[in-house]
Amino acid sequence: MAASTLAEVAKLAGVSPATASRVLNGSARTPGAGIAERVRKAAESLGYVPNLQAQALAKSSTGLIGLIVHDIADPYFSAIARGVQEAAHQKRRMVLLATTDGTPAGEKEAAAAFAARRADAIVIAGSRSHRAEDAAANQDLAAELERYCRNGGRLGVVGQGIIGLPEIDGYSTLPVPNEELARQLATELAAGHDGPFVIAAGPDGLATSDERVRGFQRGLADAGRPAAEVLHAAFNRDGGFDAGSRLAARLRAESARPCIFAGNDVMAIGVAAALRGDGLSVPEDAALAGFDDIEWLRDLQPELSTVGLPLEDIGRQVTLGALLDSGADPDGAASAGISGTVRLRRSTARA
Amino acid sequence: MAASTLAEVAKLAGVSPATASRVLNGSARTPGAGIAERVRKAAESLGYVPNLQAQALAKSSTGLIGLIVHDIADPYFSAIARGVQEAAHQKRRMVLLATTDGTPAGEKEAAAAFAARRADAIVIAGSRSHRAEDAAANQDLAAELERYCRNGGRLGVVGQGIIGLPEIDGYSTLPVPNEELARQLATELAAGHDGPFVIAAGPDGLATSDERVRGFQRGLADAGRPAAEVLHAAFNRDGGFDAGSRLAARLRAESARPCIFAGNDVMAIGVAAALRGDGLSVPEDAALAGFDDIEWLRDLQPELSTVGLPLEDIGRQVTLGALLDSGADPDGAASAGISGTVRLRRSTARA
DNA sequence: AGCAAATGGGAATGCGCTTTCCATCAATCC
DNA sequence: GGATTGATGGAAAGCGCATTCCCATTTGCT
Repeated sequence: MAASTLAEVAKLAGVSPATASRVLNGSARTPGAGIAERVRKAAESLGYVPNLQAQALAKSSTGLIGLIVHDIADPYFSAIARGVQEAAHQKRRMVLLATTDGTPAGEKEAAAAFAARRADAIVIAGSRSHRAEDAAANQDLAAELERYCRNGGRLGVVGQGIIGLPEIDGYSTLPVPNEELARQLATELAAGHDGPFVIAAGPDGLATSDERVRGFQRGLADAGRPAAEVLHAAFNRDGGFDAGSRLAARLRAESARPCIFAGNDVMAIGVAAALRGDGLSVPEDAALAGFDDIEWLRDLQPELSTVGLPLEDIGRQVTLGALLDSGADPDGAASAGISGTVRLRRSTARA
Repeated sequence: MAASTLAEVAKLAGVSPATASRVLNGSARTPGAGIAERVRKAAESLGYVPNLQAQALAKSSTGLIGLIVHDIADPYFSAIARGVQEAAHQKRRMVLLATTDGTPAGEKEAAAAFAARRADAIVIAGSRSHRAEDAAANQDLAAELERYCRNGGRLGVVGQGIIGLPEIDGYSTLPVPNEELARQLATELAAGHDGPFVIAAGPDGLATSDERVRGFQRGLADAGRPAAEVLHAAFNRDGGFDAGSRLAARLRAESARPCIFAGNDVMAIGVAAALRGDGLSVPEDAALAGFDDIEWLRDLQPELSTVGLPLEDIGRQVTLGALLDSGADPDGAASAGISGTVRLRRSTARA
């Protein structure tokens, strides 16, 4: 009942396994037309399906790309995943998925699993964490990845590099200018908003969030504005809701109309929901901006001011970059780096 | 530079590969404590990472689950993917991802790739297509999957069964009561809406869409209402926008306030955007309902009336179901089947 | 015609691991 | 005390395939 093998096909066609292999899978040498036809026919009649596992073992290249994300249902990650998938398909590879809930320990586990499967490349899309409690796991992760790269694996990371991982062959990072973009956002917002600024950020130590906060504060400083108060919460919708709730209570007490910068779009959604739940509305009672410009959130009302990031492209580029022949430095292709765009919409319109 | 092998570990530990295998990978037989310790130490010092490909080849079980979706960035699919991923993790498997853009041809290709990799199970989440132009591809798909199952593969499908695939060992379907839920939705909407109904559906022949349309119409009929006009468009946000645009033109001409049922939530988003672009608003100028209750869209304004589907659970159950030991019928676990809930919100409030 | 060079196919080896099947040795029994 | 278990480690045979040699033909040339 098991699938038929190359050997069976060869026998049926009356040739050697070597020949069968040569005709069925693209080899440098192509057997004669007559033989090829016989083999193909035999394969067809047996319903032969080549065993890629065995192929991989024989030629030590699996055609697998491991993708590590925090949560595949988060639109930020699923957009990147789409890009990765596209690039993988283009390069005739399959993508292997792992989710980590954002813990370095989970990333380490996933990396180990990918290494064990001898994935040709690993792509990591989640944010780094500088939190003290993650230090040990970060070290494990770095060690695991270093070994992976030393063994010939290729690694592409979105945004910041892996903490503690030295520059090593096969390891590449796709920088995302979070800080600079957040600075630009702050600059533009400062020009149109007189009140105070508040930041609904992710956990302290989450690199992506930290970068955005830092950039935003710098933008405010450049504009001669006082630093924004920073509220820390989970880096997702619920975290935003949480921060929004805390904020709402104060908003009704204070008179100033603040401008809230949420660390990412889904947090912004949460903030908006919390405010609305408290009878406050955007942009009347508070201006609100996010980050990422998530596709599904563009139809939200009021339209969310945010920073557009080419997420799909990020996924594509980091994958292609990782797959690049180890040879020359990655100045090939249109790897002009990632850039984003500040998009001011109604959620930060003047009251 | 290549990764070290079991044989190397064995040699370093001064034991046979067999023994090394037994201690490093869970075997029925466990070597003595002293030996085990030596082997473990050797593995550690060599940075040994077992080659799962080779393992898979040797014991003919890959620990892989293939997941086929239309588009991983679509929140409907990414929610299901999360469930699949969870179940896979729980069962110590990894998930292999493939996207198809909704064509049976793409699904066939993906299924073939998974079969070639000898995935333990394949999970298909996309909708079937009954379109005439897809008939040939459907047949190919069914043939591919039938062969896969015959060779011992396991297959789980969300919603409708694969067209042309006979009941066969290893093949299971997780029914989703689209029709019944759509009927309920229509019933409830009919009770609160006096005007005409319009359906913004997916392409004619797309099973999921067809089921929902059919159920909705039946609900209307049961309530003694005339059948709704059906507008066909792509089964995504842009399709909704398209349908919405066509509708908007007429709305301003006609006087009646219609209730629009979009085939899924993202289509509903598109419809809403189109209407808004034409200066029409929901629910004042038209009531609007969707289907799926996508998590990210719950914070939309006005809140969308829809049918809640436990997407993550669907992913989990179909995966677990597919993985089930071929033995007894799946009456184990809490596989009580999938059910949904009609959730009326402000988008269909009385004008 | 005679030889070198290409060409086309097969035998054999190995990829890294699991898993019988043996051989060994100590513990146990009558 | 010798025979019988039972446990334990090793040898070897695959798992399904790619690939390197190697040999027998052809082909091309002088």
